[in-house]
This record gives sequence, C-alpha cells and structure tokens, in this order.
Amino acid sequence: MGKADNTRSTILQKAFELIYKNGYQATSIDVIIATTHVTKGAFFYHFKSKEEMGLAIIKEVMYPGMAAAMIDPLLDGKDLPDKIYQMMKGLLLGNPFFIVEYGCPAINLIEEMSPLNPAFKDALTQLVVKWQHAIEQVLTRAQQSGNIRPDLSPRQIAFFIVTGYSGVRNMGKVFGPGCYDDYLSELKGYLQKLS
Amino acid sequence: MGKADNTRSTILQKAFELIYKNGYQATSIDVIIATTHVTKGAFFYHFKSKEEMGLAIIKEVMYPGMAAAMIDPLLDGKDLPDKIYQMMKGLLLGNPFFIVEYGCPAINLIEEMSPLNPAFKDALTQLVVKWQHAIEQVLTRAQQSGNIRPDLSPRQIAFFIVTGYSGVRNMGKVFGPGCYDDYLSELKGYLQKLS
DNA sequence: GAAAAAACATACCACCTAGTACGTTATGGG
DNA sequence: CCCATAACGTACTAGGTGGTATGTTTTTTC
Repeated sequence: MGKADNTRSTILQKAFELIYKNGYQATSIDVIIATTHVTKGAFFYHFKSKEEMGLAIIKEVMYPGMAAAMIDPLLDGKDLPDKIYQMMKGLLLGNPFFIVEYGCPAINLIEEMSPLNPAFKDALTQLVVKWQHAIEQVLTRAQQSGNIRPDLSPRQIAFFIVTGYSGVRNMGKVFGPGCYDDYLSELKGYLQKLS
Repeated sequence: MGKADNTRSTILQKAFELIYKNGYQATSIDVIIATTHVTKGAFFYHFKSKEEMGLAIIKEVMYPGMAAAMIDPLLDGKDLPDKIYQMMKGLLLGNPFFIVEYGCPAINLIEEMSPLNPAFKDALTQLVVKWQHAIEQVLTRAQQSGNIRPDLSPRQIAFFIVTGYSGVRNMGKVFGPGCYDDYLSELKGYLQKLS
C-alpha cells in the first residue's frame, strides 16, 4: 500500500469512527482533516465530495466489517438454532470496538441517511439484504434437514432476527449494556421454538 | 388558548414534523421560523435555546402522542396476546401521519440524540420505559390469570417487543411498508407461543 | 386609559459548513 | 536527470448556524 492509499484509508477509518460516534451530518470535514492531520487539499483530492467519502466508508469499511462479524460466523459447522444465537452473541458482546451507547455504525447510518439520500439508502440496503439472505439460507438448510418446522418461513424469520438486532442496538443507547443479556436470553427462547 | 400559546404550540408541532423528516440536527431554527412564519424574536422568546425546544417537543408532543398510540390500546378489555398484537398493528399500520420511510419520530430521536445529549437521553428513556412498563404490566396480569406460561419473564418479553418495534421501524426505512406485514406475522407467532 | 409587562419584529454577529482556486512538493517512468 | 502527473498544502468564499441586541407592538392590570 503506497503513501497515497494510506492517506485515503486513514481518512476512511477515522471518519468512520467519528461518524459512528456523532453521526454523518454532525461530522464535519474540518473535524475529519483535523483528527487525521490531512489537509483539505488532500481530502478533496481523494474524494470529490463528502457524500463520496460517506459511500466509500459504507463500501470499503462497513461491508468488510459486517461480513466478518455477521456472515462468517454463520458458515461454520454448528447446528441450528445455536449458530444464529452465537453469531448474535458475538455481534453484541464480542466486538470490543463497538460501544453500546453508540449503537451499531451501520444501523445508525441507515436510521440517519436512508430517508435523506438515495445513494446511501441503496448501499445500506444491500448491506442489510446480504445479511438477511445469509441468515435465511442457514434457516432454509436447517428446515430441509428437519431442524426447523416446515410451516415456518425462513425469509420471515430472518427478517424478524434482523429487526431484533437493529432494535436492540437502538435500545442499548438508552438502557445500556445490561439489556443485551435480556435480549439474547429472549432470542434464545424464540429460536428454540422454531424447531 | 391565547395567541401566545398558539404560536408556541405551532412552533412545537411544525418543528416536530420537520425533525421527524430530517432529524434534529439537520432542522435549523431558520427553517422552523420560515415554515411557521414566526420571527426569530418570537422563537427565542418562547424557547431560550434550540435544545429547550427539542426537549419541549419530547414532553409536549411525543409523550401525549405515544400515550394515545402505544399505551391506551393496552387498557381495553381484549385478551392476551391479541391485545399486544393489535396495539402493534395499530401502531404500524393504523397511523396515517407516520411515513414508513421516515420511521418513528421517537425512535429516530433516540438514535440520533441519546449518545450526544444527556437531557435528550433522559427524556427519551422515560418515554420508552413507560411503554415497556405498560406492556410488562399487561403480561404480568396475563401470567397471573394463566394466559402466559409461569416460567417466562414479563419484563424480558416486554423488552423484546419494544426492541422489535424499534427495529422494524428502522428496517422499514430500507425495505418499505411491505416488511411491516412480515414483522407482524412473525410477532403473532411469537406471542402465541408465550401461552 | 395609562403604566407595565408580555409578545413579537428586525438587524446583526461570530462561528461553522462544504467546497474551490491555485500554488507547491513528491514520485515514478523514460 | 527530466518532467508529467499524482499527491498534497494554504487561503479563501458563499452560504448557513445558533444566538443576541434592541427595538416595536400587543395584551393585561389597575
């Protein structure tokens, strides 16, 4: 990675963290270049606008991050429903970077920007859809092998799980870390009753 | 209601709508006074700062609104779990003011402001807690009369339901109105398995 | 109906915002 | 070594931001 690529990815990483904590609109370019020690000329050389930087963050920082935390854990050999439960548990309790009071970077951005910017909405929709499909696939296979009742809809269950994650990340902002345990406990009960 | 009270509540109502659509930080005082045809002097006579106006919106617009839509439906004589399901259905599909792509005003504000402003966080926490307690109370009574299994935790279930609402309001922003039906259908199944 | 206070109106300010203009330095291929 | 271009640096702008200073009008109170 050359020096130029390094500046670019430094901007993306630091801006991602600032946006995670304060929101996209509340994170000014001036603050980004101040914390990264990158000048304005360099910033606008790498990104023609703030929006372009925001979209780059979604695609180059959030996509890989969510694949690692949200999808990869679904690929190993554990059985249903424990596989989904463990994925969720790792997501909520196992990531040292996430701060409960700040929620989830992707969920936050959906909340803030989906209604305001179609390009953001599209990029973020893809992110959620990918996760939901990965969960749905796991559920479908479990249904085929008889681990889940045949009258249930994997697509619908997957959506219910995704909404639950989105919601608990938001409620964590007001209730703090303790509520993650309540959610996980209830999720476990819900998942067990699928079979 | 005198003329002065009228200006004040006009500001609160219009600002509430603007914030609902664009977010709190993205809604400037200049835009508020432009759409309400209220001058800046009048605005700052009624509210000493933008923050004070925001808190007034939570307490004077959101509190009553959420009591009507979220708590009152729990007080009539229907049986569990249909009572909770009907409340949620009314909340998601029965409110003509809410726009699916914009989510829920209260949830949006929690997402945006809880990490940034303690006063906002406190006011919004109260709002959620009240709702959660109302749901919990209904569940506890149902448990006492044998409609819900005794080994389940009403508090935990109530929290699970609140997170689900928060989440589906957020996912509605990317998936549109259709996903509300999926959520309600899965919620119904979840509630039925409580007894 | 006059004094007092509430309610509103206008003009302004210091600061922040995304973005630009234009100059300078670093780098890699011939 | 040259020089084209990539990469970066500095200074600036036009418009928006929350908030204030200072006035004028309207309403209440006696």
